Amino acid sequence: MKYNMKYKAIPKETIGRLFTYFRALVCLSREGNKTVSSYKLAEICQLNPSIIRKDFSYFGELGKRGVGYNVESLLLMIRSELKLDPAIKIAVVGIGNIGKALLAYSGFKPDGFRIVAAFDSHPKKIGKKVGGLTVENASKLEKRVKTLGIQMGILAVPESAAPQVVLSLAKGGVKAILSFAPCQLTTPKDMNVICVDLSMEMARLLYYSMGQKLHKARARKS
Amino acid sequence: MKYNMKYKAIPKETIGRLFTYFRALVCLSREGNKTVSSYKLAEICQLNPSIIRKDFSYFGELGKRGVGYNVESLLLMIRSELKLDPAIKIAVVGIGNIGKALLAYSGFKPDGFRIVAAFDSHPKKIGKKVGGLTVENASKLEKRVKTLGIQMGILAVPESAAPQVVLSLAKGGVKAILSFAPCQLTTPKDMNVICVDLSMEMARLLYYSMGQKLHKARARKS
DNA sequence: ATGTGTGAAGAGCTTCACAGCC
DNA sequence: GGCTGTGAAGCTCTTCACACAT
Repeated sequence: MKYNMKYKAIPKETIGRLFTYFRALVCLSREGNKTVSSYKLAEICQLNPSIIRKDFSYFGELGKRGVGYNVESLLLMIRSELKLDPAIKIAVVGIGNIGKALLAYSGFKPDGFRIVAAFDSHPKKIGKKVGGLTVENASKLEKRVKTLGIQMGILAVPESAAPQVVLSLAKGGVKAILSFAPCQLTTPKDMNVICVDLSMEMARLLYYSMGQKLHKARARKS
Repeated sequence: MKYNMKYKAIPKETIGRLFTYFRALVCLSREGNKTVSSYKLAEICQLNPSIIRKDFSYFGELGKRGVGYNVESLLLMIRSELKLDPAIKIAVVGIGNIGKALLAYSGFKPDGFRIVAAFDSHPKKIGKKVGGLTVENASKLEKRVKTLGIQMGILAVPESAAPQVVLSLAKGGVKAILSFAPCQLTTPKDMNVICVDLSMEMARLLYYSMGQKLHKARARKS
């Protein structure tokens, strides 16, 4: 056989950086840039230019020598690669502080992800408008999730309410959940749950923003 | 010389996992566990036991052979390593949805990080209690930051207000900022700023909770 | 028997350096 | 000259496997 196909896995670090590139490219596009070089992008993202070229090379020969990369093509590629497609329908359950923050953000930035429904069980919240969506009654969760064809749920409810919500979502056909409730949910099989401990995530960000030179090297007995 | 010291850098991946361990260990401690083996911890964190042992070994010989690791000692070690010390004083500026969510979380979980002051410029918000703190007038930011000895600021204000707040914080002696405002802040020298695009962070979490088997391998022309 | 600590092997990722194209 | 694409080298992190401690 003449054509010898090589299969090459995409490093997960590459996937991680795709998010960073996307953010930078959205800005570049807004500022009217048609093309960008790996050097320019490297400066913005604080990375080495060659890793950017290597990263993009996993997805084809996207650049033009002597010119650079087309900003819009890159955005298109990353959008499809990261499933930033607005076609993926997401519901938020629990319209407390976190729920509201997410809804507000989702409305502003259609680039990232799209929330199409909001639920809460508190009578005072039901019917109210938040971030362009009307809060629906959580008791109708299963039915609404089915009719709307929702694929993912974001849990921002108190711990006590979480198991019930997970069950309703599962019955409604949802296969992935991102939960802000303290972990250890009894997860139905074939349901993919990621638990986020907001305080840990904050601690993580804070740690990196402290710029700890202390952690570069450390003594150890021989 | 008899004692030959070896210096070994701590991988940044190790630091990243420390947050994961911490979260698991807090749970284990609450459930009354005195010790934990690398095997048990590996199961909880979905990791290989040997990497856990290697990770901990960077910080000394913390375990007992045949027994395991002492949960409290590990917590103590990680807490100091990650500067989860409540001594680090943090102020939140901007008491919108994100600000409120952070304050609420900080109050519930003193494990992670400690927010000691909240500021906003809106008259309706000033004086109100949120998550145990009274919202103060943002015009007094510089002075209050100085007197309280605040080391870090979390920006959760609209883009337009951000530059002014950064300036006030800098004048007050703050050296690190975590910003939720859209990036490109004119950062004063020796000020460490991390910009968080909430929608990107969400997209990242969503991506991983989708369980994308698609991304494991990919064809490329030879 | 149980479970740590760690050198050595292995896997994976990044950087270099340069051929090739605009 | 400017810039990409990519083998090869270099580096870092992970896994293995087993000596050693309780």
